[in-house]
Amino acid sequence: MSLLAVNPTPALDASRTDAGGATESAQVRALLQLRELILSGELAGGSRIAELAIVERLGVSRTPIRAALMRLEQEGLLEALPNGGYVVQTFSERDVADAIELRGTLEGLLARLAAERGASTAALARARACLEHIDAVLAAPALNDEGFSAYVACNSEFHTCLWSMADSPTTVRQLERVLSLPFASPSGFVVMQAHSQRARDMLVVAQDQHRQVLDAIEQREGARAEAIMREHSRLAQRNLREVLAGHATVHAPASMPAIKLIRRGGA
Amino acid sequence: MSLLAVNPTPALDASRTDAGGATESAQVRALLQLRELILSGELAGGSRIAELAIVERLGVSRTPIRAALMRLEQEGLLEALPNGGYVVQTFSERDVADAIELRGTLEGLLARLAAERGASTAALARARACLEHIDAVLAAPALNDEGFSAYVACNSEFHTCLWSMADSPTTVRQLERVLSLPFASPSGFVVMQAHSQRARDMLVVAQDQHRQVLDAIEQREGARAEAIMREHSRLAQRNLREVLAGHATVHAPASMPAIKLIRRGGA
DNA sequence: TCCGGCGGTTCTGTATACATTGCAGACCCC
DNA sequence: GGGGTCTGCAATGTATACAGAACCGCCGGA
Repeated sequence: MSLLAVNPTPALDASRTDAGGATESAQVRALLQLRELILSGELAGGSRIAELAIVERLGVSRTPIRAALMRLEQEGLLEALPNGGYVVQTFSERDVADAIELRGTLEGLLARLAAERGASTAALARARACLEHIDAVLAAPALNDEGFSAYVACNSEFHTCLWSMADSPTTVRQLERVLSLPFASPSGFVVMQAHSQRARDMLVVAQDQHRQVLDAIEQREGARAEAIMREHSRLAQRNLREVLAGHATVHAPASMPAIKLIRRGGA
Repeated sequence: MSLLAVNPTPALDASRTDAGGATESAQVRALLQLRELILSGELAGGSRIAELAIVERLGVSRTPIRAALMRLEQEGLLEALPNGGYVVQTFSERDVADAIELRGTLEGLLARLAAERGASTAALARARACLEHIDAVLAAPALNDEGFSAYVACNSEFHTCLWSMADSPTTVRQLERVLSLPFASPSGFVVMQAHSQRARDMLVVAQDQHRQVLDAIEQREGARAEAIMREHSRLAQRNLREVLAGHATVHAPASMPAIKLIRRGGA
């Protein structure tokens, strides 16, 4: 595979009734399956969704499906029609760009708050451990697929660490809302030609930003931390543009979670 | 009355089935009534909410109530318990402060985008009209209650105008999510001793910020526009602190929408 | 006195039947 | 022939019955 896009645990948010592993409630199953159907493009963007159609497709009754549809609407994947029913949302290139910008802004806010309020040494230590893991992964001159997965996992954990440093659950909550859009995730647009040197270089740049933002937080340099996190998100912007403009159509269609929801050339 | 707090149309979001005026669907009625119950403090912060209790209280069946509860959870007023049921969310002073900070950050982002992308002349004209209305209201040396309401309405409209300028529905959507917390609204913490000179002075400051941010947007000065909007939100911060620290407990308990949900002294 | 098992109660989760509303197509009148 | 209305259908909104799970309290035993 020449292109990779990973969005680990896309805001799983089982939240209730589940908490176990295997005994998913019908509602959670419906949610996961529906999201999968949408993200895979099986339910095309713009198409109308009726409850009964989903009922016979998933084999559960309307009640859990209604709940799942409501959640997907709040996630932004569906849009409620004025007189009942939903349509699968589509996203313009700008929408996706805005979502990423939003992510950068909120992560910037969190980084600044962390710097201003001071992060706990425990959180700092955890974050530093993530960085070292990433360093180890990047030690190789080029990355194979498993190295890639490792990067994505560590990257995700680092960002989570960062979020916790500000001790601002309100902000984190909103950020998670933004991330429920499948594009905006910090690891969502790690799309690249996996074995290329250029791919690794981009990760090296990202890792440097990781290091600098952590340093800024430790030094209580709020403005710097904020600026770095904003810029950090623009890596994803660049990747997005590359994917949409370049050879992406050829290589990425299946692996990219929701690329089919992006309407090319649309407003 | 010596203190005023207005939160006009608290994210009404009838969204579906309604659209009329009188023929509210049961779901919408349940949503509005529940929100009212929570915001008025009749359902105390921290107390558990069972569906059946609400059923017999509102006189509609469980289905629309379940929907309403889900929406209130997504709004952040309720928190879902791991094994069913909800509790009324309480907010620490910091939570509220963070919500306002978040509002400022997002409005700052929108203002910057508006400046960078360029706002339509129509939107600019509408915003300017709002400012002139506010000027007219502020012409009086002190405000009576109706002048106050007029200010709140115009202020709200101005902010809405501003949001539309960035042409970024994604961002606006997230902002509206933040505003569903009853504190963060641009007009939410217009709390003051209505007839005092000091009250009017604060509005004068706010109005100056309005004017400057519009100017910045028009001049395509993104950074300036963003900074002003952030600072603008800190007016609300100051009001909040005053309300919580000062004589507010004596004067404001009824009129302030959800002040009872703020746990004083709590972390 | 403390612990553990056990039953009852009460809640949520699910399914389904019923009501109602919006829409489409056809028919009739002008 | 065009427009309006009326009727039938389909899909959502609502109510409720049923099942399963969690919690509480009780009782017996150690």
